[in-house]
Amino acid sequence: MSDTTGPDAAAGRGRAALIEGGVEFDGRDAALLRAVDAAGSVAGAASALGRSRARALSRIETLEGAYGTLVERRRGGEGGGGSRLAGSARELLDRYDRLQAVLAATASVPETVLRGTVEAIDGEIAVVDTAVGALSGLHGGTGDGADTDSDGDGDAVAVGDPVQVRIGADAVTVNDAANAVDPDATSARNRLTGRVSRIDSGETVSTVRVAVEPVDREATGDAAVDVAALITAESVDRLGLAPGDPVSLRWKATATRLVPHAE
Amino acid sequence: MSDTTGPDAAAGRGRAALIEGGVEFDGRDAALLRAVDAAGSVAGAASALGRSRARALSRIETLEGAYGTLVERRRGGEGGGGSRLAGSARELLDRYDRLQAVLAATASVPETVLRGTVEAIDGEIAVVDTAVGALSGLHGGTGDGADTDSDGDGDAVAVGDPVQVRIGADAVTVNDAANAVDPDATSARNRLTGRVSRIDSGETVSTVRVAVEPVDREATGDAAVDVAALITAESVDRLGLAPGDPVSLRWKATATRLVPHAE
DNA sequence: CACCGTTGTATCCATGGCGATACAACGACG
DNA sequence: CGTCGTTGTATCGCCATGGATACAACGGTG
Repeated sequence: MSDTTGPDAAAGRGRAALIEGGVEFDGRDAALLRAVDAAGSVAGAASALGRSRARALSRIETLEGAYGTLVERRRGGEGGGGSRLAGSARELLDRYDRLQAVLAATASVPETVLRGTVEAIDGEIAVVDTAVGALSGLHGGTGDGADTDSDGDGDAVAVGDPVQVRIGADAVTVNDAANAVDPDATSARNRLTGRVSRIDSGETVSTVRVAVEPVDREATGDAAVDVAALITAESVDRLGLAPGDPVSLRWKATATRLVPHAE
Repeated sequence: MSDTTGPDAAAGRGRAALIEGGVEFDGRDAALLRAVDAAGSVAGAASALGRSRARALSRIETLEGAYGTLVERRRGGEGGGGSRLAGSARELLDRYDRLQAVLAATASVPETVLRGTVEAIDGEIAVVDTAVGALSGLHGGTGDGADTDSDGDGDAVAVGDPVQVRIGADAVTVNDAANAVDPDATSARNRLTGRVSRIDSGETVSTVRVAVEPVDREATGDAAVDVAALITAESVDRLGLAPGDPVSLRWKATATRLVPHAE
C-alpha cells in the first residue's frame, strides 16, 4: 500500500510535469521509475503498478529519447536480467520532486497582487509604477519561446504595458519600523512602510497583512493596499506585532514577478 | 557526497495544470476561456482557436462540473445569444496564471539543495540539521491545511527523517558582513556567513555563490557548501561584492521548503 | 545443454478524446 | 412572422494511448 492505486489520483490542487523535447514527464512516469528502482526490473515494476510491461518499456524508451539514458537494462544472466536506474534518472526524479514541492507551496502561500504599468525596463528587471510607488521585479524567465499550447506567459513586457506585480508572501520580510536597516548593506531593494492591519495566526506561521498608504492618496482616492507577509509566529512575538503597529516591509526585486495583464 | 546540486538555470520547462474533482484545467482550457472572453461566444472562440465548437462546449461543461459555473451562456436574443465569463472563471484563470508564473520562476531561478535530518518539528516549521548547521523551514502546507496531501509520499515529515532543504536563490538576501543587522528587528531567521566564491553576472541580475564552511569541518571532513543568491547587479555593485569577500546571508524560514528525501 | 526470467519487438484490440456534421431550440430584431 | 447566429444535443469516424498477447534473443545457472 505504498501507493494509491488508480489513475494518478492526484491529490493537490495542481499537477506539474517536466517537459523536454516535447515529452512530458509526469507523476505516472515518476512512479514508473520509482517502481523500477524498487523492483529491479521493468517487468516487476509493470506488474507492481498493474500496467502493461510492453507499454512501460516503450514509455521508458520515449522518455530516454528526450531525457537521455534513464534505465540501465540488461537481459540474460542471473535472474534472467534486470534493470537499474541510471544516475540521471535520480536527478530527474529529484527535479520532479522539487517541482511538486513548489507546486504544493504555491497552493498554500498567499501572495499580493498589485496592478501597475511598466515604467522602465533594464534587462531582466523592470520598474513598475503602482499605487504604492515604484516597485522593481523580474519579468519572465530566460524565455525560450515556441510553447505549443499555453498562451503567453510571454516575456513581451514593454514600457507602458499594464502588468500584475506578484509578491509571494514568503518573500516579504517584516522589520521594526523604528530599527531601520541601512539600505546600502543589503540586497533587498523594494521597501514599503505601513501599519499592521490583520494577523492570521497559524500553528507556528502567521500571515501578517500590512496596510500601505498609496503615494498620492488625495489625488487618486485609492484605498490602502494590503500587502501580505508570511512570517513565523515566533517572529510575530519577537517583533511584538499587533494591529496598528507601524512596520517596514522589505523584499528583493528578484523575488517579485511581473506578468503581463491582458487588460 | 556533494551537498549542493546546483541546478543550472533553465534546466527544463514544465507544464502545470490545476486539478479539481478529477478534472484537469490546463493551458488549453485557459486558452479556451480567454477566447470566449475575447469573442463573446463559445462559437466564436472555437472558430478562433480552430477547434470544434461542440467539443469546446462539452469541455466547458465538464469543467463546470468540477469548478462550478464558468461561462454564462445565453441563447437566442440579440446577436443570436452569446457567452460571458463568470467571475469564478477569471479567478480560475488568475490561479492558473499564478501557477504558470511560479513554474517559469522555478525553471529560471537556481536553488540550493542541502541534505539534512529533521531535528525538531513545531507545527508547520521544522528544524533540520545540515552540514552548515541548523536551518528551519516549512514542510508541506501552511495553516489552512484543511486537506492534507492525500497522496502517498506527502509531507509526512517526522523527526529523524532525511530531507532535502530547498532554498530558492531569490529568497536569499546578501548582507555586508561588517554591517550586521540586529536579528531582533527582522523576521528573517536563517543566517549563514561565508565568502563569495563566484559571481555569475547576467544582464541586470547576478547569481552570487557563497561558500559556507561546515560547522564541524575536521570532524566530518565535508567541503564547503555553496549557497546561491540571486540579486540584482546593482546590488552587487552597491555592496562591492567580489570573490573572497565575507558576506552574511539571510533568508526566511517561510521561504525554505523541506521535501522528504526517499532513499 | 536445457531451463529460467528478463529484455526486445511486433501485432491486435478496446477506450477516450476530439473533429466534423447535422439538427432542434431559443429569443431579439427588422 | 421570418431571419439570424447562437446555444443545446446527438452521432459518426479518426487517431492516439495503452493494455493483451505472442514470440525471439539473451546469458547465467544447474
